[in-house]
Amino acid sequence: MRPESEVFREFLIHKGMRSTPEREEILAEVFAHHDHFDVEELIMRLRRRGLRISRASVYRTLALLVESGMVGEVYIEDGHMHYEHIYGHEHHCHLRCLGCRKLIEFRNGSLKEMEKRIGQENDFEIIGHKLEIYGYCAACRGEES
Amino acid sequence: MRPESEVFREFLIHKGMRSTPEREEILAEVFAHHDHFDVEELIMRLRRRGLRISRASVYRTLALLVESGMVGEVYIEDGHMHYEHIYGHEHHCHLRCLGCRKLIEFRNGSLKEMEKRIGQENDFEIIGHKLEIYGYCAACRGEES
DNA sequence: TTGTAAATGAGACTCTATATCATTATTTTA
DNA sequence: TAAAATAATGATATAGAGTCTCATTTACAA
Repeated sequence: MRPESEVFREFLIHKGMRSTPEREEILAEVFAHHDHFDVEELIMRLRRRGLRISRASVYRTLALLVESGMVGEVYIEDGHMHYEHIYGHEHHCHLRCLGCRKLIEFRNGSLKEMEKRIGQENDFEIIGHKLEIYGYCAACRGEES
Repeated sequence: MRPESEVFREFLIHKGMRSTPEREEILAEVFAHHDHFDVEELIMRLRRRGLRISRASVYRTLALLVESGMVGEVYIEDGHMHYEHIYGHEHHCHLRCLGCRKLIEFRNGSLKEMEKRIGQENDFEIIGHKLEIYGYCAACRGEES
C-alpha cells in the first residue's frame, strides 16, 4: 500500500494545488490515531507537537482529505462534525442508538458486491460508503419497558 | 398502516410526554411533502398555513420524531441538518458526489437480511438504516481529466 | 374545576464553520 | 537564481445553526 502522504500529494497535484508543510502535518496527525476526532481535538494534538496551524487551514485541509476519500465524515450528533481516517484501514459501519445516541462500531465486509452493482446502475465511481444502522441498544430497551 | 399521528401520540405517551397541537401540526407538515427539508423550510411552510410555532418547538419536536424513528436526519453538506420522513415510505439510500457534493437518491431493497443479522449479533433492535455511498458522479469524472 | 407538571415562545447566547484579506510561501519563468 | 505570478496561510470578523432560559400558557389527572 502506498503511503498516505504520497497519495494525498498526488491528489493535490491532480487538482492543481500545492503540497505544503501544514497539509503534510495535518495529514500525518489525522493518520496517527485511530479514533473519531473533531477539529478541536485535531488542533490540540497538533499544538502538543509544537505546531501552530490555524483553524482555517485545518478546516481547509480536512475538506480536501474528505474530497480525496482518505478521510470520512461522521456526524456524531453532538452538534458538530467528527472525522475518521479511512485510507488503508479496514472499513467499519456504525450502529446508532436512538435512545442514548451512543455510536457502536462494527465490521461489515458484505457490501462490496452491492456497491459495485449500484455504481454501475448509477454511472457513479464509488470510493466508499457509510452505513449507519439505527435502533435501540440493549440498555435503552431495558429502560423503556 | 396506522396513521402517523396515532403512532407519534403513542410514542409520546410511552415517554410520559403530552400530545399538543404544536406537535401535531409539525408532524402533519413533515409528512405533507416528500423532499428533504431543513428547519427553516419547515417553519416557512407552517407560517404559510398560518401557524406561528416557535423555532424552539420545531427543533424539539423534530428531535422527538427522529428518536421515534419516524423521521431521519440527512446531513446534506451545506452546513446544517436536513430531514426526511421515513414512516410509511419506501426506503431509499443516497449517493454523494465528493466533487460537487450533489446527493442522488436511489432505491435499494437488498439490505434487509444483512440488517437482521447485524441486529442479532449486536443485541440491537433495528429500526432502520442510512446508507450513503460516496464517490464521483459522471460530470465530475469528466471535468477531472 | 383546580392543581401541577409539562410545553411553548421570545430572544439571548453559544459555538461551529466560513469568509476576508493582508502576509507569507511556493512554483514558474526568464 | 532572481523576479514575477500564483497559491496558501493565519488572524480575525462574520454568519448562522442550534441550544438555553425563564416567564407564560397549556394539557392532563384527580
